[in-house]
Amino acid sequence: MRVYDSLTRAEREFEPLHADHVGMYVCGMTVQDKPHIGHFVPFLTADIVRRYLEHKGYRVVHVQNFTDVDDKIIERARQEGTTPEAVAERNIQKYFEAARAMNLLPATHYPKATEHIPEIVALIDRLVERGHAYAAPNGDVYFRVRTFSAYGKLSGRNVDDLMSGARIEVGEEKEDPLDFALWKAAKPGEPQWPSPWGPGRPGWHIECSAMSMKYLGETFDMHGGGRDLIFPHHENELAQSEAATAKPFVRFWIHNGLLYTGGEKMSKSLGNFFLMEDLLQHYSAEELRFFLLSTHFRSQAEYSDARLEEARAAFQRIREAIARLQEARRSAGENTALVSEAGSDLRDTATQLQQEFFDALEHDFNTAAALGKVFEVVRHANRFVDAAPSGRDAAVVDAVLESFTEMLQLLGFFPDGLPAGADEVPAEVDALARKRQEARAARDWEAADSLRQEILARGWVVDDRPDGYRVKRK
RNA sequence: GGCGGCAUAGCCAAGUGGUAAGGCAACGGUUUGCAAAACCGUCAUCCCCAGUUCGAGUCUGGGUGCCGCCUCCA
Repeated sequence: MRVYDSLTRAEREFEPLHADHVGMYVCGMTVQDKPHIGHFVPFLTADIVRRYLEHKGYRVVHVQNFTDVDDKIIERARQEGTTPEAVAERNIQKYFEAARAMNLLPATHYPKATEHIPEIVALIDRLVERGHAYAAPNGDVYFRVRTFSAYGKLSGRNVDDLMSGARIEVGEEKEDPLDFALWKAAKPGEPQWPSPWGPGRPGWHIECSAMSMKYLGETFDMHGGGRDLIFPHHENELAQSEAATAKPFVRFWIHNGLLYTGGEKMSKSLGNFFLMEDLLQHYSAEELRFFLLSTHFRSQAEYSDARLEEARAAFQRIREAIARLQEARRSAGENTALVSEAGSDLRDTATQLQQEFFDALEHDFNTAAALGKVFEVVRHANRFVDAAPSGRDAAVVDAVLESFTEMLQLLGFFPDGLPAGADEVPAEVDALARKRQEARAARDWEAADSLRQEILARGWVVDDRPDGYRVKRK
């Protein structure tokens, strides 16, 4: 299994640190607001990594945090006249609603910053003891960047270049402009916790170090998040972690490309984001998942309605192929022994393509390539169904359906199994369809067409077929 | 200015030095009372220049054009 690591800027063979499990930490949301689709790129990436690792037999300890105290949450609470806790809790619930809808596997742990203050304080204390951090007179504690000689190795910067952009905010008492806050002294009316340096709250970066090390150990396998977190967040996280432990922090840094829209990065500050709860009104979780997986996670993808419509059309092709196979299966009966030449060809091709599907995921979780293989199976299956519509090759059809199930479920589609071929048609609609069929038999096209309109008005579509008709959901 | 990324058909997009996956659209066909849907088929030599190599979309150097990070951001 080959995995690209942002730190070394190369891919290499993945071997877990521990024989019995893989440790994976994903930077979660700062819960100042509801989740948008951009947030779900790293979460979905982690979901795929998780599923693939489990498919390979690994146990994954999957940690995804919530940053539930920071300037923006405090500000939001102030505007709304509520508490930061209430803002955070509300948005955490929104996250879980969207995550469930999207069929994301639940993480092993969802640590919150506010519930890990002792661990955070202990880690800061360790840094102070080692001389990597210092308390300023105002009660802030800063990381002394120049004591960590490897600073900049993740984002590819050197401290001297950074100097030009670095600045000291009003009220900060840093020794060096590059230093960053580990602990922020309490301000009136803000959430605060006691510490050896006085009351205050954690800085942004330190929580991820404290919490990841708590649940995964001082060195762990994979750390994920958006590319935009590389600097300063992950650079700082790495620095303070390795400064504290003198051990390598993360073995594989997995950064996803950002989602764009209208040619611009989708972001909170630009206000051009699409909320998950809104998108889920218009598109199915499957369609959204398909859209996100049809681009490699490290590339930047462009979100637009047109892209989503394409995803819908493409995914529909897969659903249709499955439905056709299911129909073929029903007509094939129980004669599983008979296998035609076309059937055995299909079976061989499907087996081969499924192997190529796994190979694609084996190579840096290439879901886009993997989906390409699914479509190749679709085409071969369709050809087969076209060529042999009579009841034959039940065993082959079963095998291909099983193959679709394995591939699609590994990508997180159809958690409850493949969709049943035929929808439950309401008696009323069924009666209309029957009447229409009678009208057609009587060559009364006008009546047939108006009945079709009535059925359509009830949300169903009739397809005429050589052997009759089929009613399906619009 | 510093650091990094990207450039593949009308659009999206994969590509691990060995002769360009897949999807959408379009077009042709099958099917149909008409239609829709569906299915099948057709559809590129990879931004430019030079180099390395038996062989380059893939590697190297030089251009050009986009984009990101350097401030909160998934």
